[in-house]
Amino acid sequence: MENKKAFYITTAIAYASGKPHIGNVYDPVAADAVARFKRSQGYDVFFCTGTDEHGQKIENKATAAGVTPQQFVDGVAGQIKDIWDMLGISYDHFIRTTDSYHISAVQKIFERLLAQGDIYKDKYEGWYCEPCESFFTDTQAESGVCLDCGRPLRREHEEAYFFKMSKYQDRLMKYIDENPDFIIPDSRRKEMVNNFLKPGLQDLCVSRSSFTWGIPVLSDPKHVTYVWLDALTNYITALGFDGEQGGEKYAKYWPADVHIIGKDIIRFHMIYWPIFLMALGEPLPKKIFAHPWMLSGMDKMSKSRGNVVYPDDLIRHFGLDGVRYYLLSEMPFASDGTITYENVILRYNNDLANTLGNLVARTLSMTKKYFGGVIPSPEGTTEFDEDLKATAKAAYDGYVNNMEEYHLSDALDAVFSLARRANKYIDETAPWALAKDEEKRPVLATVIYNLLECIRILGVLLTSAIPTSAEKILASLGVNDQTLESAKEYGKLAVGGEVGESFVLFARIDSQKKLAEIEAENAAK
RNA sequence: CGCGGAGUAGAGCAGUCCGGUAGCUCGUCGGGCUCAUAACCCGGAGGUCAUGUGGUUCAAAUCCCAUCUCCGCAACCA
Repeated sequence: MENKKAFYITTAIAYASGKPHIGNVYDPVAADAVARFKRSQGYDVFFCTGTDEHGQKIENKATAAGVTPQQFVDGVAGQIKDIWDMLGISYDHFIRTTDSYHISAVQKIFERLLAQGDIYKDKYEGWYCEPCESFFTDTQAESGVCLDCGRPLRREHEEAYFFKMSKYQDRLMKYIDENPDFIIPDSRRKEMVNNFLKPGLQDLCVSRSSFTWGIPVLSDPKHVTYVWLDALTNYITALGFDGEQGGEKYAKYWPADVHIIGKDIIRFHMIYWPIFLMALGEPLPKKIFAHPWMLSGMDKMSKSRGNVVYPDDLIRHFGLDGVRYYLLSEMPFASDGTITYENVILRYNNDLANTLGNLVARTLSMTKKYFGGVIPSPEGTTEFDEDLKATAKAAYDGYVNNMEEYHLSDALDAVFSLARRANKYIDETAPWALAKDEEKRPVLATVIYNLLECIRILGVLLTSAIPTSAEKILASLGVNDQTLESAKEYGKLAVGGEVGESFVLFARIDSQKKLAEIEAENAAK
């Protein structure tokens, strides 16, 4: 048997402090599309996602809710997992930083780094809010008051462990120079290099003693491991790295092919994470894709602005694939995307209902009407065939090339260009006119065959973005092969097979009615 | 002068690396078709490609320079 090439892809783990909004969900959806794409290419994909469950904020929220931190994160992690499932995220492993294997691995890692002198004890100084028990940095504390409660801050310090970042700085610089594609988009790399690496790295605080909800430091239990050493290591502990070594899975999948993250946590992935790995003597990830944010209207989504859009609400209104399609098609590669209900409806109606769904419906309907639902043998030709085939080829190439570069919306657009071309082909060839002339029957057969074949290719190319609908399309054609390879070659659809009845893939949405419905719902909240 | 990115039709974007008819989607106006989900197809209008009567060139959205505007980053909230 062939030995399939491994592909390890991760999302950032979601902070389990509350229910994720639509902006938080681009990360897993984008990663899922890539994971499905790589699977369709025949890779042995391991797709990991999960939750980050420690820290002061969670401890405070749990206290406020009158539950233990563990109870609190159990609830939120469940919620996050439910939403991931609702979105069809095809993860292979869901890691929680409260999982016991993760905890013990992090503890071992901490001790190792301490023993080899990369971690040392010092004082952490910052602006402290007594009631909230929280530290703030100079930039955060500019106003002089606590960001949570608004009370005045005072200068405070506590004992803490630090990681010697400077020790690895040159090695990291060299790695980044030698691997310019390590982080995409490129502008992000420059930001990090110029703002952090060139001026010289400061050491990173890796423990805290002002709160307790974290992974205890074995040799000094009044300290808990502080965020990044805990959170980032999930990428290897999820594969079974126990702090000393990994098992079979680790050997197979590490280093990661890509970490999909939001642009807000680039620094941690491009600087701290590689340095931790260097200190552990483990290989560095191959690529980091830092995607932009999905904004609500023109603003960042936040509860105080009252513009938060939740994925489960969206799914209820627009379906799973409607939401996935919107996120993937509307987010540019390097600049922020926006989401409004109006735009979701526009994209849904224009692309999914009118262009794609209607194409499928009219093609199946004609197959039924003119050929009794049997895939006809293409025995004639029209002057439009070659252009249609060329478009199918271009759609395939455009899809694959853009997906490889993580240009997800461009990849989708390339696919839809085939759907648009196929709709045009119907008008050009006017099958209803051909059907009136018995002599034209071979030509009619060709037209219908070509349309069905285009739909098949569309079905295959859409499995990564809108898997449920893609499957419906392929099922209606009686096609099982979803490999990318099967869409590369035109004409693979077998003649003589039976196709299903015409159906509505995406029902058109009445914009006015839907918006009113949503407004009423939000008012009732 | 902190660093980086961006400014292209009413909106959202591609094209810029490798100079040579300004392109896509949506919207809008007009027409066509009837297989189809009031869907689909065609055509029109709409852009001095931020500014500079800048530079290089036979030729600049594309390369160089200056200016203006917007956005991101500038160290431990994830």
